[in-house]
Parts: sequence; structure tokens; C-alpha cells
Amino acid sequence: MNGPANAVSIGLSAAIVAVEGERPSVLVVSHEGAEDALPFGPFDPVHHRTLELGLRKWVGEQTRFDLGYTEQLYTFGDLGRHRTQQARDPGTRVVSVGYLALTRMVREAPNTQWRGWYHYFPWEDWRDAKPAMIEQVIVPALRKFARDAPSPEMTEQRRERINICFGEGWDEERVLERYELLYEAGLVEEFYRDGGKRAEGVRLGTAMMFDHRRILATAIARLRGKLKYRPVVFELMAPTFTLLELQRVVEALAGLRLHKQNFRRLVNVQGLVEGTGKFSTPARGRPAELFHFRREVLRERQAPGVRLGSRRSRTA
Amino acid sequence: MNGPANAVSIGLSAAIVAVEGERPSVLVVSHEGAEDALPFGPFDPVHHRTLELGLRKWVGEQTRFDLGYTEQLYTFGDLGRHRTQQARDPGTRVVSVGYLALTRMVREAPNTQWRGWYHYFPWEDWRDAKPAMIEQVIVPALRKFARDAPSPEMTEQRRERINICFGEGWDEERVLERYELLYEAGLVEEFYRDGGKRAEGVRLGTAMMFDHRRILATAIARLRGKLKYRPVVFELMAPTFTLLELQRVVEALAGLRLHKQNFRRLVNVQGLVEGTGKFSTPARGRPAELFHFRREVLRERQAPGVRLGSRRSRTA
DNA sequence: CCACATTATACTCAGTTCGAGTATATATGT
DNA sequence: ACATATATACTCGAACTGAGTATAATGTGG
Repeated sequence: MNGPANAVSIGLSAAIVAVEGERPSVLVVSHEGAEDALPFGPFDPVHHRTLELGLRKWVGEQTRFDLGYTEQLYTFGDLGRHRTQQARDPGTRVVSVGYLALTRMVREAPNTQWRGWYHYFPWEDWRDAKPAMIEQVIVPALRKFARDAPSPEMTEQRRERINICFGEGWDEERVLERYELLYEAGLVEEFYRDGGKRAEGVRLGTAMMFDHRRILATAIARLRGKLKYRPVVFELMAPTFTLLELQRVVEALAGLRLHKQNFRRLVNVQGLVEGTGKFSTPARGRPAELFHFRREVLRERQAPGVRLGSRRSRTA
Repeated sequence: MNGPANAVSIGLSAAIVAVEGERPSVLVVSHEGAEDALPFGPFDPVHHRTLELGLRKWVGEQTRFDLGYTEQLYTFGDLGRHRTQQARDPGTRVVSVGYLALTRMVREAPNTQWRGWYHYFPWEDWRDAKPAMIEQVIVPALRKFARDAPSPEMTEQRRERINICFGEGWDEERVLERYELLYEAGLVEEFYRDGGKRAEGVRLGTAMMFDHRRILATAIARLRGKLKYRPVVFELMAPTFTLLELQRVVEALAGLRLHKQNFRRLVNVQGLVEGTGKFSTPARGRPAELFHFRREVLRERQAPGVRLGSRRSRTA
């Protein structure tokens, strides 16, 4: 049962995220003529004790960059989603393990650059307003996709998915679900590259190599979710920051605007930050106090957001 | 770069969960003399388009069982955690992808059986009371583990982890974190099987083959978390059920008791269930109405539990 | 038929959190 | 001094939560 019969090569990729000002960005490797890629490489089972160590080695080589906070996202094994690599290496099947890493912005290495993630997902940024492309381009194209389904039941199923993804009540966490729907509907370039029947029409956002845009979608979705119940934002902040800076980063990640006064109340009451007594020196307006993250919360607090009822206290 | 240089074999394992009465159970394969195992097998890249299809094939063969709801959990690649298999197959490295599946209980196939999951994690069941073993066995042993650390800083770090895992404020979701701590402290059998220095003392819970107890811990943690923001419990329920039955299943999974009247209010106000007008016929007490899951909520509701503040409505 | 044990379900009530504001304070530029 | 810009404090009603009490519908043993 060993040998090449079940042999698979594991690809490790990292979505390394930082926020510059109000732009959430991801570190990409770009070579002339090729699509953007996340830093990646094959896992070497001989030399690496764990997957994460293998990842760190690749990232280090490609970006001269030392990962801080990292988190495994998902393992993708779909045939076809790696077509470019498959063509090069027809022998082995590639299974792709994606990671999320958070960091503060640093200088880029050769061939790498920080790129705003809404570049790849322009429909995900609702900070100014609902992106016009949703009603003007996406929804009509998806409606057509639903109509063209092979059976009435599938049409209904597709309508359902469209409604969940782009309908009433924007759920900012469904980033992957939306990308996958657009992929299946042939609205992103990767669909054609992976072998989907060529067609005229829109290609939304900027394509990435292999399944890297899917991994990035997973990363954004995970980060938007985690934001709400773990203090991960602070991995992206400078040691001290004003409350507005913190809010802008959260907004950038979530792709939404928040109510300033309530945001301030929330982080205060949750004990996430502590004033330093020092103040910013802004060009205009009243100076804001500089805060820092209270590391102690990592120990103290139960995860907030425990839904599904109260624990019973007495036996009754 | 292809060929056996980076070749890895992928092991697929499923924690298939059902609840019988008040006992949350997992389907295990047991052969004489061997430790319990989850249904598993290698991924065959030639014949399977996706990882999940490969998993379904193995589970079907080993349990004559058709998976319903499934979800990928995590991919483990640590060298050493698969020692038994490594010894058999020294050529290839095994990377292990774990899945969670939810189902209603069905008859077992030969060599498989449903086994209560608290069999493997007795410290995780707080429904009756805090398990006595925590204060009597676990905490003292972990204290010793902290004292025996190679440096004072590590002692402090270990104390911290012990406090988060078993200290004030039980967080029922930290199942994996607790298991990993017990593993590192040499309090579970797998530690020794994987090459940890032999030692006298306790072996908590029942060991499983390979890294299967780790996968099960991941499954329980994930399910306990998901329970709170997605209506997954209903995958485990009969088509109709009383509200108390529903509560008992949630309690069994969470390992906690809940406040009955508030639980009822919660599922009602969330619109998760709908009365059928029919009633149970209990041995004692007033009959309870039978409810069923309102499938519509899958479309309607935003995920509940959106913490981290309100979206801004106007520009201000 | 009654009391009662048992379970289901409805309702209460105070404390907390949330959404959406208004009000006030402290800067800069003119 | 005042217009503008930003920071921070405070308010207030609505909704949600935790922990009950109260009442309804069964079967059972006298």
C-alpha cells in the first residue's frame, strides 16, 4: 500500500494578511506574465516534522518573512482546481493546505508585494456603500445561471443560494460561499482556466494562481468570523493605537462601517484595551489617547458570544 | 519535484456522531486486541475526485453506512503521532485529514459499534457535576508537570495553560486544548505509544488508534462551538421531537445542563422549531407537543451571535 | 374522586446589553 | 473668537438574559 499508488504531493500556501491604513492586504508573489500567487511550496515529509514548519520554510525562502500568528484554514483536494500545476506534473495529485497568517506590514522582498484583498474580491467591500457591481453585474449574471440550470429543481436551488449569498441581509462571513458560487457560475477567470467551457462575459476581480483565490476567500471568511470572538485584530495593530485606528482596521477587515461611539464602548467594557496616558498628535482635531492591547484578556475572559442559552445554576 | 521525493500518503478519518437518548456516541471500528479506531483509510488520488468522496468510500466499506452531514475538521501532519502506522510503512509519511459527520443512530455493521464519547473524554461531561477526577487526579498531575518544566518560564507557561484548560470558568469548547495538554503531560496512553518516555501513573480515558482521539477531540470541540450559531443539532434528531428531547441532546453534546424554561424560549424566539399539533405519550407527566425543525431558518436568519458591535446605519 | 407526583408550558421581573443618538471637550486654522 | 474637525461622555428606549414563580395536563395509589 505504499509507494506511488496512493502518493500525493501536499502544497502549502499562506494568506499573509496585514492592514496598511484602511487597506487590508495580502502578500503575493508575482512573476512577469503569471497570475499572482500566495507564497507556497510542496511539503517535504523527509525534512519537516509538521506541516506548519514546512510552511514557514517556504514562506521564509520566498518572502524573507517570519510568520507570527498562523492558523490552518482548510485542505482542498479537488481534482481540476490545480490544473496549471497538474499540467506541469501529470504524475502526482496535489492536495492543497491553506494557512492564514497575521502580521504587521513590513518591507517586501523581491518579487513579492502587498496587494489589497478587495482587488480580488471587489464585491466584499461595503464600507462606502453596497458595491454597485452586485446589482448591476453579479445578480443579473447569477439569475441567468439559475435559469440555465438543467432542471427546475436545480434552478430553485440556485436561486436559493443566490439569495443567501447576495440577497437581503448581507452576511460578511460568507466570503467563500460567494466565491464558490461565482466560480460555478463562470464569473471568475479561474473557472475557465480549470477547464470550464469558454464563454463571453464578465470576469470578476483579479484571478490568482492555482486555487489561491479560494484559499484567500477562506482566509477572509475565517478572519471576519474570528474577529468577533477572539482578540485577533491586535496581531495587526502597532503596539499602541488610537481607538479610531482600531476601528478602521476592524472595518477594513469586515468590509463594513461601525458605529463609533458604540465600538468604543464595546472594546472598553470588554476590557480589551487600556489607555497609556499618551496622546496622538493629529493634523486636525482633538488628540486621541493611545491605547494598547490588554494581554491579560487572553487568560481572563471566557469567549464572549456564547449563544444558545444560559447554563443552569441550580438543580431545578 | 514529483515522484517519491515529496510523496505523502493521506489518511482520511471520520468521527461519525449520533446521540442515543442522552449519550453522545461515536462509531468506532474495533478488532480483537487492537485499540478502537475511527473508520478510516488512505485517500486514493487515482480514483477519487475529492477528499470527501474518498472518505465516503472508506466509511461505506467499513461500516455500510451512508454519511449525511459532513464537515472537514483539520489536517494533522505531525511526525510521531502516527507511530503505529509509521512502523508498518516506514516508506511514506502519513498526513491525516479528519472529518466530522452527524447522523441519527442506525444498526452497526460487523466490527463496528457506537461508543459513548465520554468514554474517551470522561473529564468533559459536566452534566451531573464537575467530574471529581479533575480535582482529584488531573489538576495534581498537571501541577507536577508544570513544576517539572525545564525552566521557570516554562513552568509559568504551563501553569497558565492548566488554568485556561481546567481552572476557573469551564469553557466547554476547549476539548482539543485539554486533550493536547494531557498528552504532553503524559496523562494519556497515546503519549507513550508515540514514544514518550515510559512512566508510572494515570492513563486518563480510553486510548484510540493513531491520532484518532485527537481527531475526536477536534470533532467534539467543533460541534460544541457550531451548536451555538448554526442549527446542526437537528441532524441528530428524529423528524419530530419534544423540546425536552432537543434540550437533552444539546446538553449531551455540550456536556452541560441548561435552564429549561429559557432554552424553550430561545428556540422559540429564534424560530428554529414549529409545533406539529401532535403530542408525545409519556409514561408519567403531561404530554409534550412534538416539534419539527423549521428548514426555512437556513434561508432566513443571519447567523445569530454577531458580536463586535453594530453596523452603522447612517453616515455619521 | 382525590391528593400528589411528574412533566409541560406560560408568565414575571430585574439586570444587562444594544442601537442610535445628543452633548460636550480639545485640538487647528483663520 | 469662531468655524471645523475629531475625541469622548452620556442618554434612553428596545431587546435580550438569567433566574425564577405560576399554572396546566397527565397517570397513580388510595
